[in-house]
Amino acid sequence: MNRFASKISNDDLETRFKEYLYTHNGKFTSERMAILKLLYEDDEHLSVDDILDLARQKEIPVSRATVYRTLDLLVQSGLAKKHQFEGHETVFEAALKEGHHDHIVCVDCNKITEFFNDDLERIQNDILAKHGLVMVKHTHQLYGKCTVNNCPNRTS
Amino acid sequence: MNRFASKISNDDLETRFKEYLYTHNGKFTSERMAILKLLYEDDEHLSVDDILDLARQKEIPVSRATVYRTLDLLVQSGLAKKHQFEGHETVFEAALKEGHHDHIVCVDCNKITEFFNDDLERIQNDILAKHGLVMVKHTHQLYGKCTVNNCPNRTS
DNA sequence: TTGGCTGCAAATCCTTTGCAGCCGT
DNA sequence: ACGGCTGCAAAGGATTTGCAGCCAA
Repeated sequence: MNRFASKISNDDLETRFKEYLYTHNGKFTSERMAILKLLYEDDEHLSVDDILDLARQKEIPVSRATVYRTLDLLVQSGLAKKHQFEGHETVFEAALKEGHHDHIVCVDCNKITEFFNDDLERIQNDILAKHGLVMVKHTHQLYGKCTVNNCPNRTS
Repeated sequence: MNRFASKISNDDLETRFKEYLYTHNGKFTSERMAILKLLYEDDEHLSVDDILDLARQKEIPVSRATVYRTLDLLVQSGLAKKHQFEGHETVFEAALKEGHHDHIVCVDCNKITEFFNDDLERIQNDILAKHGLVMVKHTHQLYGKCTVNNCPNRTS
């Protein structure tokens, strides 16, 4: 069993998004699809401003309000994830690119690294179960400091 | 070895705070101490408005700006922790009351519960070490949904 | 005395919203 | 054609900041 979902094509994305929109009384527009694509074309965590910049670069006209509104939709539909790392602006990430992961934030260089650990996931579920709940989601960030002068996150 | 620190007295608090202020060119004022005390008198997670309300109730005059400025100081000094749970306003918590813990947020009733797990802590350190970092801090929240109609968090 | 505090109000930053016209269905 | 979108600009909410007077050290 591979925890990584297979890479998703633009067609798949579009199909999924249309499905969601159809079942939620929403309309499929060029602006919405453009934002979704930008998110999946990029491997980074994008802020609202990043998305606006990218759109401008590609000469895709879209307003800030629409970016906000669309990102909300994408998060609700499960196509995007929203992260608020301390000391960072709010960022969004493609949700279907690969399997679940959490984040390490280097407090020296601010770089964000991803990690995944089976045991961690299992324990979290156990803890919630003991409290009579089932996991909806979790947020888990490790803030670390370099042990050497040249921050490994900076060069890795 | 007990993971819970012993309860801290107001005198201890004051001493610690003064130490921090002294080494950071800060002044010990009645407003600052009042806010620190409010935080440690209360077992809840307090928002800025909560603190302002409590101060008003006790007829301790303090402005919103000072509350913000003081909370920053307290967080920097390690006397307070700041939490931003999704769907909640930003809240602050006394840091020296008991040992480290993380939080469960019930998405049904919004109640916040605390948890601690040794394995979880150990694994997190291991993960960071593998990346060449040492833990500065971490944020870890589990968002759960009730498995029964009457939310156990609501009544517990 | 001096530099750091405080309160106040204004300023900022991020995000949301009302509205008029546009467009997917 | 209808109802949901979009852009714009204004509104909102949370937090920060400039400033004049105050106060701890």
